[in-house]
Amino acid sequence: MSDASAELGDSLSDVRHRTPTLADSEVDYGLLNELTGFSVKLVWILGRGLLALELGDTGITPHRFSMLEMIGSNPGLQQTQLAAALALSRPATTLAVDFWEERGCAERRRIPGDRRSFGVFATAHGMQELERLRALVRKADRALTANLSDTEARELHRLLRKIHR
Amino acid sequence: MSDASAELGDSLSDVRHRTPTLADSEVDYGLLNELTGFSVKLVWILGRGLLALELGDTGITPHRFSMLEMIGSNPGLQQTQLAAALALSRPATTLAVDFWEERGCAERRRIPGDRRSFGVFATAHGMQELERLRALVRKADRALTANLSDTEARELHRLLRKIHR
DNA sequence: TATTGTTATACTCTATAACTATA
DNA sequence: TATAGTTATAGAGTATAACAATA
Repeated sequence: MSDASAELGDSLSDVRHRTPTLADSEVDYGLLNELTGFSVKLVWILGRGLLALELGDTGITPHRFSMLEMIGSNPGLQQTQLAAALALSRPATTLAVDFWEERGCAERRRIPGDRRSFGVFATAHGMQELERLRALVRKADRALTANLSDTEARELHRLLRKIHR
Repeated sequence: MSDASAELGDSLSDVRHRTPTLADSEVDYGLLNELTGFSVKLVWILGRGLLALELGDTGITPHRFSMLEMIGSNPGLQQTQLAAALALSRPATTLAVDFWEERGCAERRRIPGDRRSFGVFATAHGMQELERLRALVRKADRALTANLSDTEARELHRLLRKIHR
């Protein structure tokens, strides 16, 4: 196990154990073994676990982090735009914005000229919190590719982006 | 759009549209743009969508397919072992086996010598159904990597496996 | 009549705990 | 007392539909 993941200690082993490994198992995964999509799923589960480990039991989920990151990186976006960017329904977006507003990290501001909608902004405290979380998220992301060389990790990211962009 | 995905017609565009593309969007994804884990998530969503498209509105989910594949590839496995292999709780496993048993694709057989547990087997009909589904699943998996060359697709799979195995 | 956002509601998925039957 | 499986229940997350305010 490499440095980045070793930092996480035993908990990482726990996460890795909870993921079907396909390797040293006595069962035959059949076609699943040959599917890129199945590997994507396993890596996604692993990544989510590693990130959850970093974020701890704070109520801050990977998904909620994404919301704060979008708010921080796009000051004044309307909720409808946030919903579209994160492929969420508007009710789900309302709840996610509520979460950060309740914690003093985001605020809704009236948009002059259209009293139906709000712009969503990060507060100063929200930006601090975002910086703190970014460090954790980067760490979890490095742990995810800890088995790979730097070149391999970059190539992986390139190939994934080629699929989804 | 390449051949494999073009076969899926408009529905694929729908799936791709429901995925945040990161590319031709006016919003700034900030750190998310740099995270392998975020790309993994997007590709996972895309793959699940492509597969759901192939499986149609039959109640057969990617997850349930995995269960039938495991049953078909490992005749006689106990439910506890199925649960471990797919990282499921035992109640969730019970329901998934129920699903296939109700459709005549799987059956529980008493294990001589331990009347607490069952071996789970695919029926002849279940194996037929599995073959039919495998073709659909392969097709969806090819569509997922349709933007990649064969070499790139193989490299992607290799790198993903290096992470999770 | 359409749009933004919220609230109400329901559905899916999953897990934990309690229960039955074996061992 | 422990284990395999099932049932009961609850929680998280999501979506659709209905609603209020505004355009």
